[in-house]
Amino acid sequence: MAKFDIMNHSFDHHVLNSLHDQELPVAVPEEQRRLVNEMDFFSDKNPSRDSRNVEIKKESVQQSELNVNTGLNLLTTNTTVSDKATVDKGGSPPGTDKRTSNETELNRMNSENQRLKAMLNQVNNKFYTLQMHIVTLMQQQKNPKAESTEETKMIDGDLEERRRRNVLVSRQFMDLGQALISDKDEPPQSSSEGRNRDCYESPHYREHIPMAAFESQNYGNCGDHENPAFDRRKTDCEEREDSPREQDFQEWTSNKVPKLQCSKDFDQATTRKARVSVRARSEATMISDGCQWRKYGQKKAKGNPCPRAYYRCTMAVGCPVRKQVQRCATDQTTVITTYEGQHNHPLPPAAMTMASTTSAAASMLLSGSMSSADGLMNSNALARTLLPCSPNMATISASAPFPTITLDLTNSPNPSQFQRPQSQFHVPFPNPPPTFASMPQIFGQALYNQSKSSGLESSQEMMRATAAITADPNFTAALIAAITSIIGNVQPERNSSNNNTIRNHSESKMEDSIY
DNA sequence: CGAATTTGACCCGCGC
DNA sequence: GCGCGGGTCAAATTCG
Repeated sequence: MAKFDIMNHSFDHHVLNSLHDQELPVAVPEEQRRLVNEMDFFSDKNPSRDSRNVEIKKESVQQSELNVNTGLNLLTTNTTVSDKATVDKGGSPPGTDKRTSNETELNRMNSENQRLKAMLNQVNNKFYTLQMHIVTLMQQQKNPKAESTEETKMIDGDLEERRRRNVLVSRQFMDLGQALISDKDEPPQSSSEGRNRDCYESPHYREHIPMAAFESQNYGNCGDHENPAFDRRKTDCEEREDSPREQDFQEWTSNKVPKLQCSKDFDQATTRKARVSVRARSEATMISDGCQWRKYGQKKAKGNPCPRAYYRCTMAVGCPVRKQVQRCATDQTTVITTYEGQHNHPLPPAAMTMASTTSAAASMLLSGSMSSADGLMNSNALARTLLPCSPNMATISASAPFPTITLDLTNSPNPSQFQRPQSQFHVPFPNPPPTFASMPQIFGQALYNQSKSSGLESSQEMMRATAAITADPNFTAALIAAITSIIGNVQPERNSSNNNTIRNHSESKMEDSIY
């Protein structure tokens, strides 16, 4: 039952309580958990009484509840001082004997008090451990393949064993989409890809990479060998082992990357599956996102007079992140930047903001689109949940091989948006909940424009606020939870009368999501 | 002179 | 099978 709560992503006190049920010796009702958790022994309902009496009374109640609900047969009886005095009336002579008796009783109460305190401490310790367990599970959800070092330090022995069992169960849910894809296409790994994965498994990187990056990798690391480039590279590696190109590629992917422990399950190349496309108005050739990029190619794409530039991240050797920058064909003041992959290195704050958000978007997209046969439908709900930003718009093309989410950061509705192919997924968003309102407003120039137009004096403020939100490990988890819950309920919206349209998978190409 | 960019060539997937 | 288009490579060129 607790596990089902976890699997339903009800990461609230119900889950904690459920886990309480799991870990505590016996089930403890809600009221008592509150008692235990809050340790409300000193309620001020009877302020006139002296504190010692109140404490004893409370402990008596507590003891009674513990006896009833835990089945523990503690040494003390369910009596108070006054009760005991009533009992004493019968046989004890007045005077010193009675005082001695009371003192003995007080001593006994005190010792019992200590024992109860110890017990409560123990229960609270367990509660704390379970809380950490929950956090661990949530992190496992983000990165089920990689066990964090802190976690390993924190939990040992028996709890470790129980945790593994829980993780196994929760992974069944968390990896839903992943499993679907993995079952579908899991070609043999090339050696170079395996080496590339090393950097992700590095404890060092795990300590520094933004949470969202790993989280995204979890959802995107399943069998992404559909990328033609990677396919081609793999073929190259297999077919001409000694060619200069192969050597260069191996150098790029392995020699310069620190060799660390490798997990076969972890495919870094697969992180390039999802794409996050950002539309923003900018005079510059490309928007500033805090990362360092090196241009490695330029191509004129069909249907657009403006050439498309290809960049790869140069902040770390072997970083798989690439981006394409192209001006919109119909509105050349709009720059379309498409990100692909996850950084495998620490990022500066500005870049981390971008990376976290794109990672979150990518992971949402993948987890949403892959966890059901009707990925497009899910993505529709996903888009509404992920980017309910007004007046911005988000477009999702969840089609294979590159599901792409497009964040439209152009302030005013761009006429070109309405000239997209009719089959394009196009989701206009209502007014956002305040929590998510700032999320897409983080991208360089676009952010600046947004902050100006929305009256915000400092884009730095917004950047910081967004960073705070996106850097919060709970942020992505909350998004996943919300989206997952919606995905379960979403109904197909085919041929709806507004801008929501569906396109055939075979018709979908990357340019559709860009233009 | 090293790093970054440019640009033509090449490879591959996909549609016809 | 062929052609087209996207993506990448790498030699040549430019820049700091």
